Amino acid sequence: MNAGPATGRPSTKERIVTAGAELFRRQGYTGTGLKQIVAAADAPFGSVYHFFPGGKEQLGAEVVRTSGAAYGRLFTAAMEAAPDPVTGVRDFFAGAARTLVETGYADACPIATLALEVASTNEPLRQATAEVFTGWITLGTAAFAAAGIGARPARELTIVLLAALEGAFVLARALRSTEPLEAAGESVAARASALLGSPDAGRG
Amino acid sequence: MNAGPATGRPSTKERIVTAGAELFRRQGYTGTGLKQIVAAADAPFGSVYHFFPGGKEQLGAEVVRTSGAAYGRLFTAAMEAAPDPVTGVRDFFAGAARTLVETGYADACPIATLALEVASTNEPLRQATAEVFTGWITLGTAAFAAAGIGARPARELTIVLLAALEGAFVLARALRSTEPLEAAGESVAARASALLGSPDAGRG
DNA sequence: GTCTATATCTCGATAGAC
DNA sequence: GTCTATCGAGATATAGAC
Repeated sequence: MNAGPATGRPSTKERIVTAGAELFRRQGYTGTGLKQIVAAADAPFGSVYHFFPGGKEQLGAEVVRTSGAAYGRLFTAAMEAAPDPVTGVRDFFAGAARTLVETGYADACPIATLALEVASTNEPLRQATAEVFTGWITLGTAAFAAAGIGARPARELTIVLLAALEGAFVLARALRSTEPLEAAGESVAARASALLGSPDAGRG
Repeated sequence: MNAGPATGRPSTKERIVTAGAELFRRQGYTGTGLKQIVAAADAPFGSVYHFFPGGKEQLGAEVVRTSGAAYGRLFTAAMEAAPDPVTGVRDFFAGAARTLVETGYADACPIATLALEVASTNEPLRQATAEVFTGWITLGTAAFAAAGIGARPARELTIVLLAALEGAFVLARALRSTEPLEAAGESVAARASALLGSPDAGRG
């Protein structure tokens, strides 16, 4: 029932979700054990099944939803802080690159590794990742539409943005280089600029 | 020593690598057991350690290299079969979408799931994936350069292509939709077309 | 509710018969 | 070189004391 106080140590459940999110993101779902999660969360093993009777799968679903929503807010914040959508896109990719370098190329997309692992093996978790991606598409489409791009090209631009970002993360983590993020970010910014600069294309 | 005859049943080693490639691609590296691999390959368990003394990690590295090279040849073949690079890009994305649907959204990139899993957890395998991606970048850069695009924009276009493809795979498998591949493919084709259509941009 | 101990299973890896 | 049996470790999950 306790949603956690505004200050002080987070609740046991919150610590488990946070630790799970970090470990799933870096090591994947099957590559992370529940024992490792409770150790990182400084929580007793039984707490996992107390808060998540559905076990690892239920914890995974909650982690996907929680970190997916947080990452969506990060995108929205970047777009709202920027003077225009093109700058917003550039800032978002630049911020992602900065985080990647600062974490030793560990922290990229919070759910991508898990998403690929479960896509063909765990239907409930696959659905959780699909809901997060769908939410991001809705979010981005709304942001670009608010900037004057038509609904259909705004959706297509968002999907291209997400694909370029996710793929750049794959390449960047493997190559240990930010070059893919820079190239992908420029590519998406250019496309956004074209859609904003030519209202006819933006309506197409 | 036996490299395998031109016809007949593939060698035990070949069957293990093939089965490993399919399972790692669909379920990931940590999510696939050696016992599952030898069962799929119809091989005895001990054969894994006979052919791969380094165990699972050595098998993983060989799978990454083998399937990475095969996928590179697939890209080259698509580009060579097409009348121009823009058509080649469209055909390649369309073929990827077709394969994805035919396999129930299982077979996308042969190494992406493993690449994300090992990027922060297994340095030898991370290097193997990096070598494959580097090889693909070299391959694509050469193909676009041969079509008349300058070396630097050809490299950037290749990286954008790979990022868009990999990210579209992530979204497509999670959403069970080919929309991301279509949007990403069109986006990359448009960029390739722009670089080919304006030699000045192509030289920049 | 919190936490410990344990049951059951599967993992990667090895030893050794044939 | 092929194949089986088994090892110890670690996985998820559960039972039950406190």
